Amino acid sequence: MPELPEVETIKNELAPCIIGKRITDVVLPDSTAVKEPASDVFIRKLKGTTIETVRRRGKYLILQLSNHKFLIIHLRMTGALLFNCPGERYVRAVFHLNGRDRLAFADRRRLGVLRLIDSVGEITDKLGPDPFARDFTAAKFAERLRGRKAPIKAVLLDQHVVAGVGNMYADEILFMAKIHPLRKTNTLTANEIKAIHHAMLRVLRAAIAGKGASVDTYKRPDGNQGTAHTEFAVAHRLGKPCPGCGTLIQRLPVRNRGSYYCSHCQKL
DNA sequence: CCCGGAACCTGAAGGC
DNA sequence: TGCCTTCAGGTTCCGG
Repeated sequence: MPELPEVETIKNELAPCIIGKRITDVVLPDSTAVKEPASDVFIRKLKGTTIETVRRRGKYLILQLSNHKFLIIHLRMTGALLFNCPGERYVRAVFHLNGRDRLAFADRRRLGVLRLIDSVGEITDKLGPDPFARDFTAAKFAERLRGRKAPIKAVLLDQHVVAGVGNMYADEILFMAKIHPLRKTNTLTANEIKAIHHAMLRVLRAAIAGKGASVDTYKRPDGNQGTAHTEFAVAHRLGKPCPGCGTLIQRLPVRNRGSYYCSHCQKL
């Protein structure tokens, strides 16, 4: 499931393949992948434009085009962007570049979204800060948590608070910070918030170094998997020993999301 | 505004 | 073997 480290990896590996290239054709085997504008307009406005920059904000991928529009891609659960990978499955959209290269948007569960918009603010204004933003300090993080009564796990998943953390990295972050996922956010001490902030940056950085976690359908643009999941302490490790103390990892639902944790290292 | 729950989606996995 | 149910989780919507 693409979260910040996966989208960052896709951005890094895709950029050298597509920047400066012209979109010579767009094919939509599943036009419902396009949220806006209408799919025929989407195709018409994309054709002939050149991709100028590729950026990431939270879990969104942002392609800036020569016609001053932005192609926004959200991969949601099972989306992947495959560059010149023969034999892809579940393809919902194909972008032909320079009449030679093929960028395919594959998405088994069909929850991903493509949109073509005039201003990135339409997407980014609603998001909380990116964890790697220069001014995203522990103090700023604490400010954004203030007044929240929900479990910290649920708040970490709220993209209005911080943009980019998803279910599996939230579990890893809380394990590293030794905080129980159901802990009420407004009972966290300043030091505990600092620990979560610090863990967030460490966990996400390590996952980017591992080129993302292939726990489900995540693939890099060349079709290869990432390795970040091999470093997981708790996420998707139900019944396996905690790397810190050996206690068997448990799982409990938080807002209907599976949450993996160590009941010894993360006390409520 | 904040919170929690349901809905969207479909292949995989497990039960019988 | 095969049908059926449940699960996965990022985002959005809705009711309280």
